[in-house]
Amino acid sequence: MSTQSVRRGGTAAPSVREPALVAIPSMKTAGTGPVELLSDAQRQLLVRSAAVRHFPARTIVYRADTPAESVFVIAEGVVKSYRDLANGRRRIAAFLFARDLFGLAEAGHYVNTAQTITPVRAYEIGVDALTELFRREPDIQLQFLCKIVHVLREAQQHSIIIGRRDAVGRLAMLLRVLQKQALPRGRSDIALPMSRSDMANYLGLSLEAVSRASRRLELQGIVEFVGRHEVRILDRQRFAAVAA
Amino acid sequence: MSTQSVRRGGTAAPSVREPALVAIPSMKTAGTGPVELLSDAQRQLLVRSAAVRHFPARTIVYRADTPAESVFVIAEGVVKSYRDLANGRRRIAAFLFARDLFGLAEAGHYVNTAQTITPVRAYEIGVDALTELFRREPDIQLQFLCKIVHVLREAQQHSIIIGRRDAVGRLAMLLRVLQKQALPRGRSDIALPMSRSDMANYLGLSLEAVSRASRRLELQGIVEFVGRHEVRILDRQRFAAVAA
DNA sequence: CGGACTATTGAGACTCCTCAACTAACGTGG
DNA sequence: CCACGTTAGTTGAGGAGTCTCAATAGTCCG
Repeated sequence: MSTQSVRRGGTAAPSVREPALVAIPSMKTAGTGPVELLSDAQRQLLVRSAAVRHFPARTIVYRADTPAESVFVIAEGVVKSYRDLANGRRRIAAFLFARDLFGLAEAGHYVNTAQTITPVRAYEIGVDALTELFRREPDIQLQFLCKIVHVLREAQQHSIIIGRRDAVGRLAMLLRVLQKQALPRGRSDIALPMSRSDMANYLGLSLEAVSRASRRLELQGIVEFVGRHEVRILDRQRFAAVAA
Repeated sequence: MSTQSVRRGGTAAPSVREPALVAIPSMKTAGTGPVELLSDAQRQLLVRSAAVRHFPARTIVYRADTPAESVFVIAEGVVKSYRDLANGRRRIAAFLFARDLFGLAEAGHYVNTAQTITPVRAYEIGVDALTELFRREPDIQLQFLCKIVHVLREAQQHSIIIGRRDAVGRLAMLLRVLQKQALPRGRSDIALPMSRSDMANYLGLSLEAVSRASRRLELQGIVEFVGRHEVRILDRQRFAAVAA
């Protein structure tokens, strides 16, 4: 994975394993976990309409309310999708990881602002090219539809998180969401690529409340913070209890 | 399950104007309001795969975690989509109105419970038939994709509502959402088909908090409640201010 | 090593939740 | 038509929790 220049796919695709899309499919009944949606052939078709892009950390990919020309599929890295409210608060709608999709528009404009948290490698696909591809390849479109349904479920889960009253419970639920992304590190160690402030904006809490909730989880021996960007779960039992 | 009259479409379609789907499309730039997504020809194709169903008020259409066999498009009436949490609370994910879509599944099972609030007339479409139709008619699939993206935006908006701290502001935002459905009654009168308890479960508030917030809005002369199921906005200026 | 940013900790104010009692509305059956 | 019971909604008082403001400590980067 050492291709760094921005080049058109098609002639020398970096890998047939990208771009990848992951979700829990609507229809299937075999297995309940997330699976890869696209076939090799579908990925190859997508690569032909896509460009590989590299973004440094903290780069704004696009701003809310600007004309939407592309959608993005993350190959590597972490992105936050947020919106600044009238009262000065910032609401993070979602954290996005590898094999996630972002950049869906409304009335031709982006609704959220997308900003990288880590360095990001992503596939950019023009909306016109994608729409055309959807018409030619209904199966690809169906996989995108499944992905978006899955994103919708995550958004509903997010509103359940925000609806909770206790900060500790909310934080635990966020950690559980991040845990699913942290498979490479093992089941007990969870990577926290984002800042405490980002976590607060996602959870609908103040920065201080996140800090205090972290401390409480640690004092109770449920988790252990290793630096600012990693957590280890010590007591799975009680962790599941507070996250329930 | 209370089954009412179930008749096949196709032979005697009630109208070519149904089933209808409304959303703010992703791609278009002309106009920012919601529009009808389907063409007459597309509706006719859908009707062939659909059955018209009638549900009395308070009927459970399907329960969460049961096998998902159909999706529904509302022709008339109001539905709530909710989920009961472990702590005994109930979280309403969305209120659904005419030309809305519901019944999208995950891993072959419904994620929420759907229950009618008023009597409902809806088109039921089997998932297999719909998937097959999507393959044959990519344009229909594209319209469904647009609709689901729009639903996703509404879910994000919902989490913004729940994230607010003040009950009055949350209630005002719900009223604004319902206002968009209340066009037949005019711009100042808003229909409230659901109970206060439903509103509380949607807003993440207690029933009492909704009651008090209603009272406050009324005492301040911003709105006027006409019976239990109707509101009239008296001061648009201040109403917009609290909902902002 | 210095500086700016991020994060932690503490004290008081504010808001909503819980519990409880009361009132109103609705539907049923006599 | 009315009485009744059930459900839905209102109002009040006290407690739990987070937010705000403020100051301190820690971290990252040049």
